[in-house]
Amino acid sequence: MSNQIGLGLHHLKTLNALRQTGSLVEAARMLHLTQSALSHQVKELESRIGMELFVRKSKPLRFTSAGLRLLTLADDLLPQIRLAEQDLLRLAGGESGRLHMAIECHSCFQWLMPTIDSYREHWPEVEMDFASGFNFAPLPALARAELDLVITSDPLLSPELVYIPLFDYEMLLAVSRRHPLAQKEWIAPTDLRQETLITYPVEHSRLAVFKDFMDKAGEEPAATRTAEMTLMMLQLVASQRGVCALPNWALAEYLDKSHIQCRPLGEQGIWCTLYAAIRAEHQEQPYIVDFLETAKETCFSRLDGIRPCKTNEVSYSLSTVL
Amino acid sequence: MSNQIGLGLHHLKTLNALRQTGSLVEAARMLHLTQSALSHQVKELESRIGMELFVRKSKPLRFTSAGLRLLTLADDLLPQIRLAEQDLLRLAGGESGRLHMAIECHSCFQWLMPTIDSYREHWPEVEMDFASGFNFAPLPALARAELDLVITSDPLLSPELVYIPLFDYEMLLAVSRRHPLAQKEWIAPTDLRQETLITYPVEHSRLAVFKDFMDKAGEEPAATRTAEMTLMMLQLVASQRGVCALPNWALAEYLDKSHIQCRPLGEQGIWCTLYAAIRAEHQEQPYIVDFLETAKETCFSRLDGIRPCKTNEVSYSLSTVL
DNA sequence: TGAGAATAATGAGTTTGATTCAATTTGCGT
DNA sequence: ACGCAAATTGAATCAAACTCATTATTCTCA
Repeated sequence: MSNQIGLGLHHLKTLNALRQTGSLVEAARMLHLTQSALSHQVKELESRIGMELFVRKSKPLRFTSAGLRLLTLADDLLPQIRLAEQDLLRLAGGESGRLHMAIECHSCFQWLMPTIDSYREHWPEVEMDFASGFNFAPLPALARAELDLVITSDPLLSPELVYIPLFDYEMLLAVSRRHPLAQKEWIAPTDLRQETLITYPVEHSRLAVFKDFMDKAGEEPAATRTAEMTLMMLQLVASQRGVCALPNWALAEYLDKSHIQCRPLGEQGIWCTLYAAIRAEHQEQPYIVDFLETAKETCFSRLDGIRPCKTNEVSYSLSTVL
Repeated sequence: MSNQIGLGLHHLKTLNALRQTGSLVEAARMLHLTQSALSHQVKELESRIGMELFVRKSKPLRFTSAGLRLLTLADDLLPQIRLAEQDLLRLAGGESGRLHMAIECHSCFQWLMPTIDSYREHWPEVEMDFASGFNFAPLPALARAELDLVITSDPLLSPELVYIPLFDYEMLLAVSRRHPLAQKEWIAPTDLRQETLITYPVEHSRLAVFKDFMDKAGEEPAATRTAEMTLMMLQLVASQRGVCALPNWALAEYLDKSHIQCRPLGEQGIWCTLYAAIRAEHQEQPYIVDFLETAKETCFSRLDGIRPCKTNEVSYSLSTVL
């Protein structure tokens, strides 16, 4: 008779995910559950409350007043719980540690900076450092324990490394607004035959445009040139010096301002996953785990166009079995 | 890997109960769980956090910093959840209703007033009223639906009534500090042979001092006289006009101030349960359920000496089976 | 408007975590 | 050292929450 409703934290998390994603399927993916689970869960909760939590029909998913009430509750509670858990982890498992990281793509600074900022508040003792640039291979360095974390979308499987997926994103081709390709709905590999493709200065085999798009069709762009920074690439694109493939979330903020448009690669689009690579021994380390958690939160709250990823973790043993 | 700790609301509730009661046994009783359950629960949580939550030895149960951190979390979250659930209940199941109540013992005003105050904030539409006094029988009136809630420690089983236990309390004998009985550790039935016993003006068979103490031993006090109010009784006791049996929680606030002392009745003491009687059909009514919830909260936070009760609910069918 | 794809609901079966029960250990007062 | 109450422990049980497989609904685009 007590606790009529029996609200649980998972309910709040579900509602929250539901709001962020706008659909059961996506929310389920974000929570690493099945869509069925959520359906049951919500239904059960609704029956206990005695009214619906959201209107099912209608695409961007509208919440009822009851749903909204629970969402405000979630907004109050979840962050507090997050903080408390962080405090506990710090209290328990050594406050300090080393977190030397490297990113493979400069765009990542966009979310890495805020991530680090909020992380540092909670782990002031963790010694942080980064390296970036295309002139050295970070993953081997990670395996050798010269680094502790590498952000990459191009996993290099190795027994001592584990890849934690952060989010899925789409590779888009950025073209000038006046460029003929801007007219097309989506880009075919042959469309790039006469284009100059601007890329980061790394081997083509590690770039999704090549690996998953051009190479598959046996096509090549007319020319390639490299640039180290996203902004510079976009300047070149805007000046009609070429086209380039970039993550949708990195592009998002430039789309209105600049004279740039973007188009999917292929009819389905090319979707990639961004991973955080860490050494397997670090998998349970509170200060590492919390960094990853913070990173995901930051990304999902600041980046447009990204999606929660299906898989939960990629390690050597796991994926070599597949 | 996500959500390292997996904190749940039941953890917070447990910690909270542990603080209030000071022991696993009592906390378990308060939560209507076994003590074993709590032991497992706490142990599991501690193992996930990686440190102890409280020091086991040491009687008034000391919390570690981790434990304290979680308690502050509990203090933040639990009330918010409570509020949200109230809001939902109101949203869902009609905001209004009738709540006419009666108390059998004037002392209950002590906790009933604050209960009503905080209740009214959340259920402004509920129409409240009370009756009190010894000149009419409230339980039959409740069965006849003239009342909706009766506070009593003396259940009168009837098929349409249900008794929700609020808390357990001890009946104590109040005596003047200069009274000879003040010297005794505890009071025996024979001790009252030459005393004047002051009681509320109801049948003796409904008073625990008689039913569970004197009658059992076949004893009688030298005389009895009645008074309607606790305060008046205590004045009489202080003036050596007699002794009286009152609930420990009702006595608590007068002990220091006045020249009154109190002693257990019998070696084990006499423990009673205070119930809220409602009509069975009202068992699920949100506005009733919430009133009971509010009452319990108020009692446990304001009354000294009371204990959570073992049983969860007493109804006609249930107890006639026993 | 009707076929196909995506999303949601449903039912049965399974898993997992929380709880109980029974037995044992620990701590404390005499 | 003994005895009692409280706490721990392990095995067994139970129920909530989840998955899988299927069906129903809704959306969208020809």
